[in-house]
Amino acid sequence: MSRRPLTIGRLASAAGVNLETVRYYERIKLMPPPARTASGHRAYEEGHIRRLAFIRRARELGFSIEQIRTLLALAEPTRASCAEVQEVAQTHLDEVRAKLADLAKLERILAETVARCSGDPAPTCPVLDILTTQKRA
Amino acid sequence: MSRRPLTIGRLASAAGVNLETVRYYERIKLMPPPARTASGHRAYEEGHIRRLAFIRRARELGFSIEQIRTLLALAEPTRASCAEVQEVAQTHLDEVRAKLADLAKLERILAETVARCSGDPAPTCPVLDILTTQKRA
DNA sequence: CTGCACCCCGTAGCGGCTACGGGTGCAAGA
DNA sequence: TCTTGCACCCGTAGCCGCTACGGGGTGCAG
Repeated sequence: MSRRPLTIGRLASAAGVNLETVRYYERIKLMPPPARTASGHRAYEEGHIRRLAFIRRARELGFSIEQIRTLLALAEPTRASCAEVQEVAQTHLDEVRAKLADLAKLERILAETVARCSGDPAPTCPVLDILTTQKRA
Repeated sequence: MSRRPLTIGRLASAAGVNLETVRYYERIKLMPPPARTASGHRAYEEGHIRRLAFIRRARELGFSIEQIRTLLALAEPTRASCAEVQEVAQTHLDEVRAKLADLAKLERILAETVARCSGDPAPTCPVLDILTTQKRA
């Protein structure tokens, strides 16, 4: 099948993940320990690529490591319960929406403040004003 | 003037900051080391409250510690250059907008995916599908 | 004078990596 | 055949911005 052994480096680039991150995932037991060659090098299988790629995509979507653990467990048996997966995803979505709202508020305040800047070397500065004055939010 | 000594605890609650955080700010030299009583307790002045409150508001607006160092330096002389302050704030605003865009994209993907969930204990799950399938973003 | 809140300090932990340093293995070119 | 140079091995420390912990000492009110 495979001409060349699936080393950690090849696994990492196949899944689009940093090599050190793969070793980190093994340490925290998110990736299972692979077989070893006689000289101690890690020897992976195809399945590891799929698992690592799953993890990477979940991270890109902002799921936490612990959430990914749950998702991986739920994905494992073929008869996974969509409802449980949905719950994890919904929880994460709620968190994302909360952060989004916070960040949008921030953006508005910053944008308004910066927009008031004259650019002059003036003694009064809207940015410093907002930081110096009692908050009103 | 002040009836009671301005201890770290009173400073912290006056500025709305955790007490441990104040000691942390002192360690990283964001707050200057205050005078000490004979028994070694920290004795602050009014100015410390203003500085700490400035820091807290800047943190609430998402400025990094290093950015705050810069802002504090620029705020110090009365003849601060608004242009330099504006630059720091604009940089931060750009970062906030980038994160906002990322998060909004995330929200959309998650929301669409979760919306497709039937809630049934079905074998196929849109959330797992998106994690298992090659990404398309 | 006792009890308790407050303060002192140093250190370790959080999440999710990333980097470093010092050593071995392995494949391919000269 | 030798050697070059990359890939791999491992443990540990660092990043950010705190927060928590543990084992003490201090100050004030009842």
